[in-house]
Amino acid sequence: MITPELLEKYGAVKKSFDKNEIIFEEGIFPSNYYQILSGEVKMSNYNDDGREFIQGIFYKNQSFGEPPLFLNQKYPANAIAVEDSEIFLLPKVNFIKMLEENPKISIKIIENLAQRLYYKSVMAAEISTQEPEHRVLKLIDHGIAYFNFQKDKNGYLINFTRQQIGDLTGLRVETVIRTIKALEKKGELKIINRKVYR
Amino acid sequence: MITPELLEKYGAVKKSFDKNEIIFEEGIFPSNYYQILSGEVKMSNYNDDGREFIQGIFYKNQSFGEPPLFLNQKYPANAIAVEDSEIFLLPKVNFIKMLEENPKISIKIIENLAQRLYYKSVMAAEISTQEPEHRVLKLIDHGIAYFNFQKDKNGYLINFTRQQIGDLTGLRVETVIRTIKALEKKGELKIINRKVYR
DNA sequence: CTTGTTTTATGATTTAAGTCATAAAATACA
DNA sequence: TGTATTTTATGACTTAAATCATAAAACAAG
Repeated sequence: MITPELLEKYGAVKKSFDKNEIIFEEGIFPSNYYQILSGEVKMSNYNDDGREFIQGIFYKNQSFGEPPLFLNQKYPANAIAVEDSEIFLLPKVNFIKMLEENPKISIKIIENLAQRLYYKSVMAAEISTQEPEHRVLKLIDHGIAYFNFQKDKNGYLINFTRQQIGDLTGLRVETVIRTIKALEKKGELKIINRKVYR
Repeated sequence: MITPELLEKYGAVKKSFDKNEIIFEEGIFPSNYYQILSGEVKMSNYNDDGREFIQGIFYKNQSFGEPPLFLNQKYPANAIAVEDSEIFLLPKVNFIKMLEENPKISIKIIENLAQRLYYKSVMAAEISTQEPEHRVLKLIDHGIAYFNFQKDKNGYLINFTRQQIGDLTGLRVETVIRTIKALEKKGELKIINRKVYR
């Protein structure tokens, strides 16, 4: 997260996106650095028959879409507002200038990329070798540490829909629903009027 | 890739690893920066029943295992020498000092992490939504761009075993063998005495 | 408040990839 | 050079998750 003051000093502008509005699309070349001021954004892919895979979900103060910006490559996925969102856009040249003039920002960027790489490593191994219950629990436990799940008397509220869990783990909704029920039966999590707690 | 001179200036030491020797293990805390001088290294996970998932394969001049080093987190996977290898080890404190004193290195690190994140994004979407033929072709095409595949009169030689392709794509050997045959039949690749070309 | 949409839910059925068994060819190695 | 191990290969069979169908509950929007 880069402070709004610094972003604005280098010419970042605020832009509003409606719920479900596309922020950028797979296949286009990046021209901005994006950082969320408010709202929620997902990055995802759609395969040929419309099946979605969610690469990640991002919240307030988080940035997204940097890798292709640094590599001059096309975006490998779409960015879509999950809620009405306000986002800082900083043009690439200004962003690079900011990095050059503020070496400490580089360290922040590195830590951020490292964190995302870590998540992807863990989930990649899960998705390709583990069974549904393991995958879902791993996602949830990661979410408790890194997404903004709130804790109350029932435990952490997992505020993902079953569909989202499926799209993040490579499972179908029905499988997620059945898996969550099985995990409840085993005492790994609680379902209180359809909401999932851990 | 950081030049050997700079690495040595900050106290990096060369270490030899035999084929199949473990360089570091999942679950331990990082204490070094690793960069390959010669040889080949894989990072991989093993699930409960011994099934392997290869996170990535690294060659001469490439570094690996940085994310947990920056995050002070445990390694999420094992690093193993695929061939006899010589590797530079630079202790963490020296590495951090080197970064602070050489801001341009940060940019290189960022680009490297960005590249790996890009690969993981692409493969994650493949593994969770695409069928075997699509997955295998994507891996191969990525490999042509980023692994050291050599081109000859038959095309690019894909110097991965069927098992490795399986462990990189989350498929079983038999499935990979059948998939490669199907792809050959469709003219997507060639098999010349058991070697795969594209 | 009513209506339309999304989310959760469950049962029956299908299927693609995994598993198991077995073996030949190639390669490593001692 | 001979033996052991790894890699590629194929057929038969099993199975876990996907698919399909259908619906109730919850939520959102006008």
